[in-house]
Formats: sequence, C-alpha cells, structure tokens
Amino acid sequence: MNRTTPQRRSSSRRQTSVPSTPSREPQTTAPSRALARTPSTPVDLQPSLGREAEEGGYLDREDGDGGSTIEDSQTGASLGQQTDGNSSTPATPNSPLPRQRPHLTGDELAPISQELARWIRLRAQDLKLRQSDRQWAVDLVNHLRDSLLVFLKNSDEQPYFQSASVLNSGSYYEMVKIHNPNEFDMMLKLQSPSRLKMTELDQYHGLFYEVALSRRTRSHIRSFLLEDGLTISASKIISEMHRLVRKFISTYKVPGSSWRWVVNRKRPNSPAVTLSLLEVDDGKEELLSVDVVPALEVPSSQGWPLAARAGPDVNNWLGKKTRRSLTHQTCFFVPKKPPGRNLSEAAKESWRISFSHIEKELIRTHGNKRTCCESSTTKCCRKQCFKLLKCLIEGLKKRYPQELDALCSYHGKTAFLHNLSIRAQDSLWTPHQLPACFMHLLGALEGHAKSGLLPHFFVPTSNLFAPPTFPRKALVFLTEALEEQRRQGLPLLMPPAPAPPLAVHSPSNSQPQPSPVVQQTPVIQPPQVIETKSFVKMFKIVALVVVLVCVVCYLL
DNA sequence: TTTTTTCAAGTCAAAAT
DNA sequence: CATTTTGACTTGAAAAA
Repeated sequence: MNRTTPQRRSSSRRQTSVPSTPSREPQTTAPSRALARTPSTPVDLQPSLGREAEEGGYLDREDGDGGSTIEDSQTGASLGQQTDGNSSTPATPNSPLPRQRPHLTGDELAPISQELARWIRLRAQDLKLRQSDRQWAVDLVNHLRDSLLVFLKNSDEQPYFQSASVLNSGSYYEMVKIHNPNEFDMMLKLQSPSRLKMTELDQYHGLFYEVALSRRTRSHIRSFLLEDGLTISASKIISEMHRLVRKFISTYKVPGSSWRWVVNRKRPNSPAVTLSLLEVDDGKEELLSVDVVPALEVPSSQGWPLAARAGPDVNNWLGKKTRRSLTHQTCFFVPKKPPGRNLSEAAKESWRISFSHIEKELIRTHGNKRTCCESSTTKCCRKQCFKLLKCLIEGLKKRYPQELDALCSYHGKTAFLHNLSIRAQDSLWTPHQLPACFMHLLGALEGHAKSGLLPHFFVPTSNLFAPPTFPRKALVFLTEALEEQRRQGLPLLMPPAPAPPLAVHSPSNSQPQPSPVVQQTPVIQPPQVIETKSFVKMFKIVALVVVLVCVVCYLL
C-alpha cells in the first residue's frame, strides 16, 4: 500500500499543482526557466501535429517498407552506414557532405563554433521534463491504465482480453521524451495460444506479415480468426480493442473530475486506440494523450522471423553476448496495414512486426561498457543527443508539415540506433562532446537522406527511406532542410517563441511557412541572437528605450 | 555556478497471500 | 499454483549545499 497512497498524498501536498492547473507556469520557481518554457508548453500540445509525428513514428505511422530501388543484399550489407561504394546513390546530385565514415571523430566534421556549442547545451538542458509536470501526468495515466486493466480482466463478454497485460513503451518510458510528459504509449500484450505462422507479405521486405496459428485452437482467440480458422485478423482485434476502450471510458471517472478522457476516432492505418485528456469545461486543448496498442506476442519458443534474424547489428557496440540475449527475446505484432490503397486481401489483415521493448532496452543500456552512466564520472551524452534530434525533427515537421509528412520520429530513432552501433565506444560520447556528438548524429541522418537508405534497425531489408512511403521529393527536401539547418547553426533548435513574456516580435517560428528551403533563410535569425544572454541584453536595451521615452514624454 | 543529496517513478523478481 | 505485494535497484530532476 505504500505504493499507491504516497502518490495521492504527495499530490495533495502540492495543492497548487494538481487540482487546477495541470502544469507549467504556476509552480515554476526559477524565473529563467519560466521564461524559457512558458511559450513552448501550450503550443506543443497541439494534437494534430505533435502527436502524430511523435508517437506515430514509433508504432504507428512510419512505414518503412518495400523500397523498390535497393536490392536486399546491398541493404543488408550496408546496415548502419551508408555504403556508396559503387553506383547506388540515388538521391541528390550535388552532395558536398562526404559519406560518413564509421569512426570519424568530432574534428573531422565542420568545426562547431563556441556559440553554437553553448547553444546546443542550453537547448539540451531545456528539453528535460519537469517533475511537477510528470507527477500530475503520471498519476492520471497510471490510474487510467490500471483501471483499464481491471476493466478488461472483469469483462466477461470478451474473454480473450482478460489475460492482457501492459508493456509500457514509447519515448516517455524510454526516458527520451522531450518538452512535456504529454504522450504515453502502452502495448497491450495478447498471448498467442500456439506457435504462429508468420508469412512475410511480398513487397514489404519483412516488415508486414500475415499471422496465423499453426494449429486449430479452442482458445478465446478464435473469435478473431478469419474463416480459415487459423489466420488472425488484425482488423478484428483493433476494432474490438477500440470498442472495449470506448466502453471502459463511458463509465470511467477521472480522479479529480476536472478532466475527462475521450477516445479518438479510429484512424484507418493506425494500430493504436488513442485517448485524449481534455478539460471538462472547455474541451479544446489536448492535455495528455495515451496510445493503447494491442500487441500479439510471439511465443518465446519461436524465434524471430527470417528477415529479422539479420537483425540488430550490435556486436561491436554491445557485444555478442548481449546480442544473443536480445535476439532470444520475443517479438510482437501490431495490427497495422501497409500504406496505400488497393491492398490485397492478405494485406488488409496484416500485422507489422514490433520491437518496441527491445528498442527500449537498447536505449536504456546504451553503453559500450557496463558502467556507462552508472556514476557521474562515467556519464555519457547519448540520450541527450537523441533528444536533440527528436526536437529538430519535430521542429522540421512543424515548419514543413506537408513537405515532410512522411518524416517521423522513428526515422530519428533508427538513425540514432545505427549511430550508436557505429560509434560504439563510450569515450566518443562523454558529456562535454555533446555538441560534436549531436552534429555527428545529424550528419548521419543527413547521410541516410542523401543516400536514400535507412534500413530498419531490426529488419535491415526494409528501407525506411524507400520511395513508396518516403517519396523521393520528400527525401530531397529533407536533405536540403538538414543541410541548411547545419549551415545556419540549427535555427530550428531555437526555442519556439523567444520573447513571449515581453510580447515582442517574432512569432516567426510557430507559423508553418511551407516555403522552399532556400527561402527560409531570411525568416530566421542565427541562433546567437536568441540565446539567453543576448536575450537579457535585449531586455535591458528595451527597458532603457522605454525609460528614455518616458523621460522625453515627461519633459514635453 | 557547480556539485552533492534527496526524491519520485519505473522495473524486476522474490516473497507473501 | 497463481496472483498480489514488497523491496532492491535504476534513472532523471529538484533541492540543497
């Protein structure tokens, strides 16, 4: 009982934070922090962009799949780095950036100015979640999750879901969520009664599967089988999930009763049932969002499908032993169709393979040595780099929603994992190398974009940057956008609205202006201008001017 | 300002029911 | 035997020094 009560009690202890205002300004004690943050907070909750981009990448939206252009052998070989070797570089004709070599160190890249480095560190600092925000969000989300589990357990009308259990996943639980703890992902694990027959769908290079039981069963799963009595229907599972969650929510009471959860409309290509937390009175702003994804667990006696056996290239990074322990774990299937219309019958009921739990473990135990991040002397900056990359990707998507529609956070995650496996040594990632490491990571993503080659980390035959899902046009756009970000000192990493407390100019950042990349130049100022110190300076100047004007007025 | 200490939360598995 | 409870361990942020 020590587990549940303290949470509640602690909430009442900090009365201000819980009841009325979910987060932000009020209890922020550090003024500088409040200045820096207030603007970003509400804006980022925008459901339309933020959610889809972020979470979507993870389980939901990204569809790397059947790239037509690359042959499998090549992809497999190239895992992790962009082989150009011979002819196979399709993307941009003029590519000044040399192909990334596996182990180049910071100084081989363009040098990073003092200012930029400082700026990167500041931004990394600013991406952290605040505990007061977490406390509020976590109480609500955990209560929701636990109640949903109880509901499913007692739901007699759908026995198959009674044995479901939750596996927390996604960026919050990977400890790489940025800005706000406002998005949570959970997989609802569903047991398979027998071994599964996993049939790769042609043309998708091992990402999408038809999943069938290997023999007939009397388990409760049988209400979700197709007519053949073996094939498991993805659409039946997801719609039933959706129905159950709706039913649960219709009776569920949010503790505190200032908010309510609503079940979002079902999106045709999404494996998730998405819940949004809204204010009871004005139900406009989405305060939290939770994705629940049913996930079919492959029995542990069965290995991964063939395409994933070539799987994560972590031998140099984590060692063979760790690799074995990873690949011996189970994998999951989430009910997700491949993108596009006019799908075959099998594709309509298809599942996508998911390694969310292993991604989580990789990001958590990310060190070359066991001792990485164990004490202050062995700290590394890997996660910080990843957070910065996420931030940049979100920024890019916000600015170019149409052009970069295909881009999602999973591309960032994949590039990050490849980068970790290539730059394996802990000594390359010490905290003071953060700016250089981040530029490396950015360069890697740029390289992937240039070569049009970003193999799925676990299914290397599947290229996440291949044309059907990632149009060539978008790829070129992305390449140029990244290049420009780098050249201009990462303007998009600047805080969304630098000067809201003063209500001075420049909301320039928040309005999406889908101008071609080149035209972006004049809109954005170099980062130094907005940096905190300079900001203070600016403030002083403004104050001085105001005083002067007052004096003049008075004299007149 | 930077470093150390404390605290909330997540995970895992042993112990208890 | 299965489910729930408990405690040890880890991480990251906030408070204190």
